[in-house]
Amino acid sequence: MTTTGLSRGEQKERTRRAILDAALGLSEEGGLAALSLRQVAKEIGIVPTAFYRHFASIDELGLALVDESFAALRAMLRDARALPRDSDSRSLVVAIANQSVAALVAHAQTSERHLRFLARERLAGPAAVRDAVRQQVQLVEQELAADLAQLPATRSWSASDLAVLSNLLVNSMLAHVEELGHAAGPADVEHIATTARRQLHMVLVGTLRWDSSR
Amino acid sequence: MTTTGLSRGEQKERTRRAILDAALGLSEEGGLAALSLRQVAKEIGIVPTAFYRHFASIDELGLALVDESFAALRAMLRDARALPRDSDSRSLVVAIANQSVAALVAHAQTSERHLRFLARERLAGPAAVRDAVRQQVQLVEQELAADLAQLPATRSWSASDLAVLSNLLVNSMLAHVEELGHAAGPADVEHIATTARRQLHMVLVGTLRWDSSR
DNA sequence: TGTACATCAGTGAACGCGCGTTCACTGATGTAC
DNA sequence: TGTACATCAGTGAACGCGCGTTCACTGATGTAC
Repeated sequence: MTTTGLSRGEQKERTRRAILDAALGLSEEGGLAALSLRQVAKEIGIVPTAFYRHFASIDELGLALVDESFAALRAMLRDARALPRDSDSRSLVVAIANQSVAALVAHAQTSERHLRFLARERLAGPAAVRDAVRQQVQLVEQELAADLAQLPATRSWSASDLAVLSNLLVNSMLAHVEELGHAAGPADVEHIATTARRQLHMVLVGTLRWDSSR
Repeated sequence: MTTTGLSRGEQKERTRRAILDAALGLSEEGGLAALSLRQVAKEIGIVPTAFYRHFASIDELGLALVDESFAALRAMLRDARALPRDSDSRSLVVAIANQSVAALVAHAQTSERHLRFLARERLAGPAAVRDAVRQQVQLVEQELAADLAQLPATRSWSASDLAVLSNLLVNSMLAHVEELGHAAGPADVEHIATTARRQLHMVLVGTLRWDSSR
């Protein structure tokens, strides 16, 4: 144990963060299910047994990452919702699409690994983590559906159609985050953002003309 | 080695199939990256070393599964494309959506594990497998874009907008396959199919009104 | 302020286990004559 | 058809390695007086 200027609590928190960050990075190659406690320990320079001072198991670490990741996702959605009321865009829908993609790109820079964690572990995670992600994604979809219900264009929509559109948007959003994660440089990011924007324009302009009563 | 009525070649092929099937099933829990050669061998009742008579490594097995899975995906798309020309549906777009979802449900029954394998390993697979899946998905998207370009409604669309819509459709399709994989029973399958159909109606009816020139 | 004691994050040895991979082998299937 | 030999899918022992987990420990930080 080395001497630092930090209090015991501060040092413990610092190690906990290092574990979470290392797990987030290392799980990008093969997923959380293929991650070992010893890899994490080696990465951050602690002895494997020290891991147990912070988490009871890899699964518990995974659930902590699920919590953090959904905080990031919700922060992104909060920004996406924050429409400039004095928007000079040609229509409300276009303004929504632009604002949403702006939030996506901004949060992809700070929370990219967390958001990709969700997309990945939803499909490939250990059962406990996978189920937690699925449950939380469902909640996020419900929240988004409630947002969509506020739009004038969805006045006559059924609840199930709102859910269907919300599901489409959440899935697409996570897919775009994944693409941003493989971006080669700033120019590539801009290209992906442009594509995402155009796709969202397309879907929203199209679907918001949708008549839920058929 | 037991005596069977099979020729050497037939028996070898049978073991190879058993390895592929076992890998497909076992990789559902945690992904291919968390799968071990010994698990596969134990599952099908051969000794671990016998694996090497069929594949040089787990990665090579993974690439074989990628090939099989894309054959399944392409077969599904072929059926989705096979529109009944004398359709009595209210519009061409609705007929397309219905036919596509019918193909999805039909192939989800026979190829469910292969299709879910693609969705999962595209995000969480070992690097070699992940890259192979991504490359093939891109090709499938291009093929679908070429299909979409045949529709009267896309006559004025740009190539990039066709690609954007194609990307949306492929992502959504894989998401629906994933949901079908967790269906509880026949009633649940029907519910998911209904949702998928409605979503596809929504998107196609909406976007095919889209004016690519803005 | 100084001292004596408690706390507890991180250490290091040790364990049994499953891993991928090597190697020489066995014996049923296949083939040449 | 029968015999002698070749092929090769599957066997089983062995290896060194990384795994999760246990346990008693160390020594800096924190606290009571």
